Amino acid sequence: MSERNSTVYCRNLEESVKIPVLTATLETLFSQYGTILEIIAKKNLRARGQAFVVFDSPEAAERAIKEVQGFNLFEKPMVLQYAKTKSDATVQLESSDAEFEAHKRRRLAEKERKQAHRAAESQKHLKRPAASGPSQGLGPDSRPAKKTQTSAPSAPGGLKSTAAPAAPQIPDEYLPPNKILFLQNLPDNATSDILNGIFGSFEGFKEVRLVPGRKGIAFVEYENEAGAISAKENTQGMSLGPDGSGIVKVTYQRQ
DNA sequence: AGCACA
Repeated sequence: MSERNSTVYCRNLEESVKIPVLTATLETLFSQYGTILEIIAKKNLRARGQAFVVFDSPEAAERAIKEVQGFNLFEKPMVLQYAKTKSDATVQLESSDAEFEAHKRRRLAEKERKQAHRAAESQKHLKRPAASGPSQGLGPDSRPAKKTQTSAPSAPGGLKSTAAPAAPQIPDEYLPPNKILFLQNLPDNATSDILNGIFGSFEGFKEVRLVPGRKGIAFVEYENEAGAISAKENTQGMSLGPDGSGIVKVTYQRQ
């Protein structure tokens, strides 16, 4: 059972209804139970048939759930619950700007973690493991490709390949957390002293390792994953160069 | 079933 929350999570919504129509309908339906801050509904595969109705108070959400539960909307009975987590709009309403920013950072980090998890899961199903060379390979900034391929492509030159096609490598951004961070795009002035100063203040710090002969990259190891996660969250996109230059890319080490 | 917020 989810906890009381100002946001009502709606599911079992008719998926063929266009998003603007759906949100407008939910708005009229739910506005009798309190002030609505916003309604979030999306149409992608994972999110369709669901919506988040953000009220200005948990009491309003509670009334809405009680009264509207099972209501037939577009011929389908709605299933209502409290949302699992607070909506951004709720935190923005109830907390300071700083807390709001922190909330978003945490939420985005968590979102990234889930994406990484999904990416790793779908990798597993393509049983051939990705070739893991010594290089970290600067991955593209795109999402990992969905595997929509149903038939194996024939090998060129009429050669019958017995091997499955190589699984696409997960982009850096989606690598699952581990205790070692991989830093890229370090400016030349980022000496090991500076890096120790920055990364050394997070829980469980062990060491920074520069790579001889490789400019711009380094590894930072922590005692455990939690330390690495918190360091990453707090240093992601940090600028180490003069006036905002040298935006450091922080990802988990490819394992 | 599915928990998002470009």
